[in-house]
Amino acid sequence: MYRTHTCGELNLSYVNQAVTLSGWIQRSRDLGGMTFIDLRDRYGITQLVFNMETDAALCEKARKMGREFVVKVEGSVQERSNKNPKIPTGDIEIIVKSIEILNASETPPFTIEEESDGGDELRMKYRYLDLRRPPLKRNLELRHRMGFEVRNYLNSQNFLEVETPVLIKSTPEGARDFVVPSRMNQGEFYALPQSPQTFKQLLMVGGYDKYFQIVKCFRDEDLRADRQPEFSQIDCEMSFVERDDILDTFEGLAKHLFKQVRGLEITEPFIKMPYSEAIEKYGSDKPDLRFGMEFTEINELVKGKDFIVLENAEYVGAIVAPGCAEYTRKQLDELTKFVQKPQIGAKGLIYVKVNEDGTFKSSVDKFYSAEDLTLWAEKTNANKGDLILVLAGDKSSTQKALCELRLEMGSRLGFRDKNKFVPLWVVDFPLLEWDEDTQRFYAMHHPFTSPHKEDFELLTTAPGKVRANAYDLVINGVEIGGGSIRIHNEGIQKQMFKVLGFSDEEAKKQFGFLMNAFRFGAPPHGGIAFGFDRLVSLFAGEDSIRDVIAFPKNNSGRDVMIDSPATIADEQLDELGLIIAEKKE
RNA sequence: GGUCUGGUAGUUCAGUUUGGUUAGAAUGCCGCCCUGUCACGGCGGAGGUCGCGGGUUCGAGUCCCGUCCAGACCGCCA
Repeated sequence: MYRTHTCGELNLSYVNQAVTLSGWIQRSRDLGGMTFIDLRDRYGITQLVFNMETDAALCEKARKMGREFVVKVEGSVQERSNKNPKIPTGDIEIIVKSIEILNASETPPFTIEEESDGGDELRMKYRYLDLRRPPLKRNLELRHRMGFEVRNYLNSQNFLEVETPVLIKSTPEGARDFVVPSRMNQGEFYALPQSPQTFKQLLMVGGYDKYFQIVKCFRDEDLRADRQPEFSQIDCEMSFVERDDILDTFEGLAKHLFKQVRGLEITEPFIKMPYSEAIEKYGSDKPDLRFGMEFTEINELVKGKDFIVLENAEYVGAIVAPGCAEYTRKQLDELTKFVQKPQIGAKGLIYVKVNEDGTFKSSVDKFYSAEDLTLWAEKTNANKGDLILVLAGDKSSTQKALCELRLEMGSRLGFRDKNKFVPLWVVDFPLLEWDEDTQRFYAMHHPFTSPHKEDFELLTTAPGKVRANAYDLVINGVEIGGGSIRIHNEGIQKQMFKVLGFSDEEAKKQFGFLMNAFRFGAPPHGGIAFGFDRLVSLFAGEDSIRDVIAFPKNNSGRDVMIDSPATIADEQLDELGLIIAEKKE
């Protein structure tokens, strides 16, 4: 028998019991006359003690064992004379009678402790060692518990978990597909699903009115801290529902998770904010509402004063940084540099300090009098001691830049507390986006999203103005989930494809199976999908979803541990009928 | 596809701005000492293709060009 107990459970109530433990050697402390070893497993750490006086040979044997050796020990539990209050097993230790090496270990390339000395790349290469560390263990345990509670809640609401295929068909819209060549059908390819979208709609046609699945999805796009090529979604769909039925159901899921996993009781309903309002107030469709600092448009206050920059600007927007009037020249220069970064792209930053004595100090004193600036302060609700920050330019890019500046100030002022959660629904997204390059509309969500009922007419006359019956769940500025009421009417779906520039033939080829299904009594339906990795990383307080995935890929989509992707043998290529083109010089 | 940051002992970093003797620190590793440690402590030791290639120079970790790798972001992500 390898063990009678784990390394995390023994305490004073076990004193004098004979126990067998197995685990990894975390560290040993050789004091000359005696030796202590910390033995670690998934459950905790237990101290082993060896004494030269009692058994010199055994003590010498224990000293030869290095970090990460896997050992089995037999011994008895005794109360410590010096207790360690930092660990749950700190009151006891094991007087070891025998120790057996189950497997030796090379010296690990980094320390396997709460705070490792290893860098990201190294820890990725030896991910199995990194997984032994408490932070990753906690994250994977959290992920498990969240998946469990998702299933718990949805099961209680009568949802049925149904698996959908992974080898499916490529579609031209949206993200790039990962593609799998078919051996039996040479020259043809499967695609891995970007989401089970069409299948869950077919399940609705199949009569399974409440479906969910925690499912891997795949997108062949460039990676980010919050984007992996394969990721997990909580994918859901319901029949005979309107928008608010879905929002209520999944607001319930979110609240259930907050309560069960974080112990947070959220009683008030989530804010519902139209897309247009989110853009006007925060310059983003996923605003972080942990703090205010809403935008104020001050176009009409700045004109007619011969300040060309503002005179010619389509949009002049301001935010108020509370208590920042004391900012130094250096700090303001930093902020200016920040907004001028190419990724943000503002030309410059205008500031107005609202001093405690009621005077103003601004970067535009030449053009605006104290009376002018008083109006600015009134309009933006700036108080004494505050700092007004103003960006100007064309509307949409200025809003974007102001959004970045707002988030930066929020961080600097400590408003973005990882233990505070402010969820909201962003609703009424535009149905379509115009693309200048290809001169056509694209579905903002996907081509099966239903337009707002009252905007049906506009679909033929002004497609760009049509609002979608679509919604996102945003928590702390992170897009956690999104969904829509779907089109269940063949006519409207055809109209939609037409607006998107699909010919009848193309639509039939790509989505004929769905259109066919809709002819046989498709119920009204809609759904939502949550980014499970993002949700877990949000709950874990991690910045990257890599930290909540057991075996993630790096920035270039590589798994540096197994070294994938990799070339395949010529025989495999032959079987698949594939020839690799010579690389262009 | 683009922008930025980084690459120096096993590991994490300093040194690069201003080129110049033997490239440092911490930690890990090895050896010796130590009977109540728990980040044990003390003494000693080993350990370097300064990512790679080219260039400038009497001389390059340091300057220039190219390239590879990693990370963050923009584009992209219905």
